[in-house]
Order: sequence, then structure tokens, then C-alpha cells
Amino acid sequence: MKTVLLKWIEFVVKKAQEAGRLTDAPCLEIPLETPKKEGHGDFATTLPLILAKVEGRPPREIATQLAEQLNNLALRESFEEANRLKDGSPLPSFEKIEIAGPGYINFFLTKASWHQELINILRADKNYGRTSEGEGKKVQIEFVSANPTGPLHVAHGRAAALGDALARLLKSVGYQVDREYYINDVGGQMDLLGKSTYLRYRELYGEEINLPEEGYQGDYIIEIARAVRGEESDRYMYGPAESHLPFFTRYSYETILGWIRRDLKTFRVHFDTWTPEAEIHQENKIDAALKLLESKKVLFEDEGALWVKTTAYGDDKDRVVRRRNQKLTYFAADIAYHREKFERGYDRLINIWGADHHGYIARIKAVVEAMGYAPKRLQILIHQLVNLLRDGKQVKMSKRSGEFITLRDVVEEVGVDATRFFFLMRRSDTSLDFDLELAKKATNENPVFYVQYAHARVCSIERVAKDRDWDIEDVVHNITMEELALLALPEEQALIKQASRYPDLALSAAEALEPHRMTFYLQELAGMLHRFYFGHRIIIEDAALTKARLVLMRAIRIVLHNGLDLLGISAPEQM
RNA sequence: GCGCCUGUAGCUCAAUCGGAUAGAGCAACAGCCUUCUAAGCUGUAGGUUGCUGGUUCGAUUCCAGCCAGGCGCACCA
Repeated sequence: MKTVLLKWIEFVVKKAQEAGRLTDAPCLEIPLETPKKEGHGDFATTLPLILAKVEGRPPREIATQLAEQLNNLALRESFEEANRLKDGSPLPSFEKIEIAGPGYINFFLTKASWHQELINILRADKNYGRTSEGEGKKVQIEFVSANPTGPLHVAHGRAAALGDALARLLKSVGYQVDREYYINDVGGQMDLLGKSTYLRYRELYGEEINLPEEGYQGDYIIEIARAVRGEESDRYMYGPAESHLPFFTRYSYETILGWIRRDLKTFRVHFDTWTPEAEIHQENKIDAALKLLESKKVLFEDEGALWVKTTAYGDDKDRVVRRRNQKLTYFAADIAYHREKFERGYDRLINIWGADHHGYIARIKAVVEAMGYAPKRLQILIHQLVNLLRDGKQVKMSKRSGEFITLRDVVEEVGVDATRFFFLMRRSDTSLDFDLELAKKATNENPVFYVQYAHARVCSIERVAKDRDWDIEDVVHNITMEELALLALPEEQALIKQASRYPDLALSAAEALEPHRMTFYLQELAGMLHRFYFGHRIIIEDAALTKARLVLMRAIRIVLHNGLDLLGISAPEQM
């Protein structure tokens, strides 16, 4: 609806420019919003206010002139002629076009236009809201990527929900999306993990142990040690530790990665690719990346270490890629990893990182640019950490001390749907309070139920209608514009309008990488549905009106379903 | 000290790339179930958008400087 209207305005502006009524100033983007106030029409543009400066004329004068052209029937015909070829939806008919305030143009659409949109929703059904703006470009989203040294905790859950919702959103607007998990299976942390398990294992045999300060303290390490004892008995009690540690490292790593995979699966987050850092270290991938940097003349040696001059690209200090002891840094692998991602043919890369990694952005962007990739192609989304509360009191969590609440704990208590919705309700760059007690309540304080209940409610209405011998599918597929004309109440109009905003909302949420907009939208739509339900009966004596309202309900159901689906949340038919 | 993020109703948060009178939920108070699901609905109340300037027709939004909070500033990953 909005898209076609935008095209129409664009068309009129272009014609005006051709006719010399407007200067040829390149009009970047035409603003078109849905006003908050009823009296301001269905859509409004501030275009005249923007043009006023370039034109050197009062905005109202420009508005008057544009409005005249927007009402011009001959122009309209030629637009429709041009547009028909591109399978555009029909241009809505206008009740009136009005000039208001300092120079707004307000569009009032006829009721019939809105009824037509209802039919569009029903026809598109599960595809309603899907667009092709992404033009099939390839996007990769790398997220979670938690170190395999412990179970996923709550903040990882936020990243998982965010990345998955973004993937769904981008896919729905026409991108080809891959989800990727980068496994940091290299480095001192892995040795420490193996050592921690080994010590716990010895402890099981009665030995007094001293876990190193930096070691992993969590009970899950003991759990892994027990598993080793179960499978291997006491064979690792003998001989030097050094010869056993690799086994313990690998065993712990595999066990934990198994947990991570399992928990993500439970959370309904699927990854297309799991890339171990170790893989990057093989096959000379790092050498190749460093050679590329060398050819760009950004590598230099100092004090026996190899550095990359990231300050040349906006970083605040240069970074080491090979230490004095000749070991490569994590950063070196990350450079090679990003190079590989670009070489795999992605148009866009999106990394989702926790706020504690934000200091890393400048250097990775610098190095990407240094390698010759447009820095715009890499977007890094930072999500602030999660404040876990219990009864309003902060729970301090630290993987090292072993005191934390896992994603799994939360999902088991609260459920996948509620957990995902909670994580997605807030903008990612604000910190998130997650009160376990509150979330566990799962009552009406939890907004996911509000939205799901709206969907279930429509389904319930349809069940009752069927009991009373309504053939819903027949009604939905064979409704006519004449029958829909019975939907004349302001509440009905408002519901249709809100539902029609859905495609535009999905698009803007995807473009802004802000899934939280969808949660707010759905709450609004659900609220309108509940209010309508309370004020009006759907199935009534008047068969014609019943028919029209059943169609309206179905349209709302479709939008609620599709919206929840974009968030990876189920739309139950019964609650 | 430097950098990034955030300051909006008592609390948690929105606000459509700068638009018209800044909106929801929770908490509080008063109501609504013989009806298609009360996990719902109706009503009341709540604001100098952290502070001070600037940019312009117009600022919660952009810029500068303060104030407060969070996070980061490794030849760790």
C-alpha cells in the first residue's frame, strides 16, 4: 500500500520536474509516514517542507501545486499504465488529498482501498509481508560464537534470539541468509579447560587438588570429569599429566560443544555453518591473509613481533598479529576468518557481538578496509549485556567462578517463546533486565502471551464459526468487495490499517536491524484485536456482516502469525 | 585519562532515516464474566525527554560542552 503510493508521488514529482514546475534537484528519498492522528489522514508526506529550501518558495505553495497533480486523473492514468507492466498492486483511490500545517500533504484513502488490502492479505497469506528488496543478495550473520568452555548463559541467549530474528527478517525481505557460529577452539583457554577437567577427575579419586586461579570452577567441569571416569575408569590417574591433557581438552571441548548445539536447537536457533578457529589456522589461511596485508604495506616488525598498522584506518593503536614468541594472535586468525568470509562471496557480513567486545570493532573494521573490502559490507551489531535479576536483586555471574544461570535453565523455566520475546523486546544496544522470577510467572505481565492469546482467540472464533456451519475457507476465498464494504466501523478500519502496515514494518525492521520493532507492532495489533473482540461480536445474526468480519479476523490472524514467525515464536491455535 | 553505548511517566521501555498534541505495559485506584477463550476489556492518573547552548519553519532525534550509569582500553580469547 505504502510502496505503491510512494511510487505515485515519485512519479508526480518527476513529471513536475520534466515540466519545469520543480527544479531538477535530486530528491533523495520521499518521506511518507502514517500520522499518529486520525485527522491527519492515512498517509502524510513532508516533501514540500523539504523542497521549500531548494525551491526557494513557501512550502504551502509547493504543497498546493503537488496536491493538484496528485489529483490529476490524466496523470494517474499514465501512471497506472506504466505500473501495470511491473505487476504493482493497484494505486489506491483517494477520498481526498489535503494540505495542512506548515506544508504537509495528507492522503485520505477510500474505504474500498483498505478493503482491497484485506483481500491482498488473504491472497498472500503466509507470504504477506515478504518482499524482494534484498534482491537475493547474500548475507551472512555470525552470532553467539560463545567459547566452548562452558554452557551458554543468558547473554548468549540474547545474541541467539537477536541473530536468528534478524536472519528471518532479512530473509523475508529478499536476502539470502546464512547463519554462522565461529568456534574459538584455539588458545590458552582450551588448555585451561582441559587442565580444569583433569584436576577435577583426579579429585574424584580422592586427590586433593588446587584449581588454578584462572581455572574453570563450574560444577559442569565436575560433571564432565565424572563422565570421563565412567568411560575410562582410572587409566588417566597414572603417568605424566602432560600426556593426558590433550585428551581432557578434547573431551571437555566436545562435551561442551554438544551442550551448546543441543541448547541452541532447543531454543530453535539453527546454524548453517560451524567454523572452528582451528580450521582457519590450517591450510595457510592466516599466511595468505597476512601476505595480502603485506602487499598493502600495513605490516611492520617491532621488538620481534609482527604488527598491523590499523591506526592508518582509524584504530587508536596498532595491533600485534604474531607475538615475539612467534605464536599467532587471536586477531591474526580473525583477520583470516573475515577475509575468508568475503571470499566465500557474501555481499554483506553482520557480526553480533556482546558489548564487552566493542573495543574490537575499530581494529577489525580497519583491517577489513586495509585488505581492500568496502568497510560498509561489514556491520557489527553490539548488544549490551543482560542484567540477570532474581526478585529484583542482581545475580552476579562469572564463567570462571562457575556461578551463572544458563540459557537452558531459563528456557526450561520460562519456555522458548517467552524467552525469545523477552530478549527481542528491547533495542539491542540497551542493557536488558531479565528478572527470572518475573519471567517465570508467565502471567499477563509477560507480553508474549498477550500476542499469542490474540492469535489463539481468532482461531477460537473460527472454531466456533465452523461449529455453526460456516465454511471459513469458502468465505475467505470468495469474499467480494461489496461484502467487505460492510466493514465500515472506525475500529474495523483501524484494524485493517494496522494489519496493512505489516509489510512496511518488516522492511524497516530488517533495514534497521531492529527486530524489537516487530514486538511492539505485534503488541499493538494484538491490543486492537482484543479491544475489538470485547466490543463487537463476530458471529452474529447478520450473515453478511459475519462473513465480512470473519475475513477481517482471518487477515489479523495471518499478520499475527507471520509476525510471530519472524521472531521465531510460535502462534498457538489454542491456549 | 581515552573510546563505545545509554539517560524519556514511580518501574521497564517505545516514538516510523528532523515532523503535527512524546506513547505502551507494569505498579495504583474504580469497574466488566448465563454470550465467539476474563492469559481479556473499560475508565482515572502520571512528563521542563539528564543539564546548558547551537543548527531551522520545527529537536526526544542532529552538533558541542558538561553531569550520571554501563562496558571496554593485552604480544588473553
